[in-house]
Amino acid sequence: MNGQATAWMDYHARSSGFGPLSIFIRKLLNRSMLSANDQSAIAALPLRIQSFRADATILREGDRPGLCPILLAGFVYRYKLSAGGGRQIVALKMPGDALDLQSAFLHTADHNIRTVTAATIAMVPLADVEALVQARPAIARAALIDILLEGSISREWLLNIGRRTSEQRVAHLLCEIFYRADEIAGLPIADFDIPFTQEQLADLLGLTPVHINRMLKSLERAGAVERRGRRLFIRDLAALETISDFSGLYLHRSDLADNRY
Amino acid sequence: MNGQATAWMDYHARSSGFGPLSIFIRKLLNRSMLSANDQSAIAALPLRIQSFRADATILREGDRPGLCPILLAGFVYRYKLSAGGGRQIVALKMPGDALDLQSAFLHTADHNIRTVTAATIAMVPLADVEALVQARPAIARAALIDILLEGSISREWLLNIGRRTSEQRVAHLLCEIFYRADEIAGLPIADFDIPFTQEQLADLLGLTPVHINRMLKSLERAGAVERRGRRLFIRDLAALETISDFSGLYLHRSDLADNRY
DNA sequence: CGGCAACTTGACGTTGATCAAGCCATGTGG
DNA sequence: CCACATGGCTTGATCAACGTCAAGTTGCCG
Repeated sequence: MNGQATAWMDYHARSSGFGPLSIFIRKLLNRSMLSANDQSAIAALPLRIQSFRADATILREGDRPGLCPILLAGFVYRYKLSAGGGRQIVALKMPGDALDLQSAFLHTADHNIRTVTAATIAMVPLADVEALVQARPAIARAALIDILLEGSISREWLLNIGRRTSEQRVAHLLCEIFYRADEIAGLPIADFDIPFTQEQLADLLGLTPVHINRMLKSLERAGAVERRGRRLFIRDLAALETISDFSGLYLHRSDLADNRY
Repeated sequence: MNGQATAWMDYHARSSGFGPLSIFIRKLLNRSMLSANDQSAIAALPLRIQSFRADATILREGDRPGLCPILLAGFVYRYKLSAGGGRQIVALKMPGDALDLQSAFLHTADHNIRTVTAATIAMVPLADVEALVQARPAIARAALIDILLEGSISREWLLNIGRRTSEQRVAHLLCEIFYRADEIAGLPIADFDIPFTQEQLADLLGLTPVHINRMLKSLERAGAVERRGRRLFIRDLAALETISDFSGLYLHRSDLADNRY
């Protein structure tokens, strides 16, 4: 397990101002306008901070949760299992993401959520979240944008898994991870350490660990990535983008501007 | 092209009561409570009815649409292209579905939308949709549930494409298509004609047309499916479910009850 | 009846899975 | 600080699943 939190992952935990949920608020502000009052209202949500170890289960398929977990630090993923025991990771969540905005509306969880690394999570009662979004349309809008963005990423993953070669898939995923992490942490790319084991990369991409290993080797030969010890770094982002046919459109980064104007 | 509309697809066009958007309202009612006033408000939306031929483009990646299309009859899909020209269908939409609830919030379309069959679509100005959901929280909630459900289906597709064998994939897709169509049409399964060419099935599943052909033959040998002429019918749904490890949980059909109670 | 698109089938090639063995990094307890 | 245990990484050999190419055939509509 690669579960130790590397430096960049805690980057944002430092810069606060609205208490533990600061990072969540900042993430929403990336794509939505929120008034000072809206921000305070979020910060005032009742919550319980909970720590998880690496490889811990947060939500199980079939659960009917009463709490809305918000990820403050660490990495977490959604996954599903097939009958044969195959595991597919269907979404990746980073610090600042709400992990289950869905259960207020679709009551039964349709997937599992698990930690990659050690993680800190704020648990907010669903009822309070519901009251908040009812009282404050701007927050409801921001949450919806978050949901829509996750949908867009799912679609890109379908293209990635369905139609790209394994080397392209790996390269594409690395690009996405970098750009998404960059949005919250803005760390120099040379220090950016991809926090996944090869087995997890395999589950993210619908491949086998063995094959991931070979593709990483191939990407390293191409000078696109570098492996030091057990760690994986991006060495040439442009090369990764070329290899994988990456276009950042699906991350809707331009909507930052749009929603603020 | 298999683009002719078969009998069952127009099934619901008949039973109206709220004008052209009746089918949309009925679909929302499947998983949400809407008052008589809410329903009338939807029915009163200004709209332009537009007809499309099979294989027509409705929305292109990069567009910034000002209209919200609602599918009244026919089939439509979302798709993305990879650099190599590979096409991946990332979602399938059936009569009664809103095709683009997203553009009010993420302004640039991140995928294309195209008709499978001839289709009838109601075009509603985005501004009117926005005003409606702002004025009527119950409608906003119903739309959100629709968006979340599409997300759940995407996740199941990721599992399907990433971790199941090609025969399972085909069987799984056929199950999903049947259950979703059943929700709007409720036609006897023996008459239920799957409205896709083998090439389209291939794009839906990240496979090649040739391989789809072989898998259909295999499913036919197993008695799960029947082909008459160029048409495809489900003969043994239970067999398809067994083969594909299908569980309907992700379609959240139980939330019908939950949201009405 | 002619033309076209969709379907079918076979031969062959490639990608990525599977199986298996060994290696290396990291953390732990003596 | 070293010995060892453990989990993750690496590598090779083999194989099955699926893709590719190509040449028909069939159903369908004008």
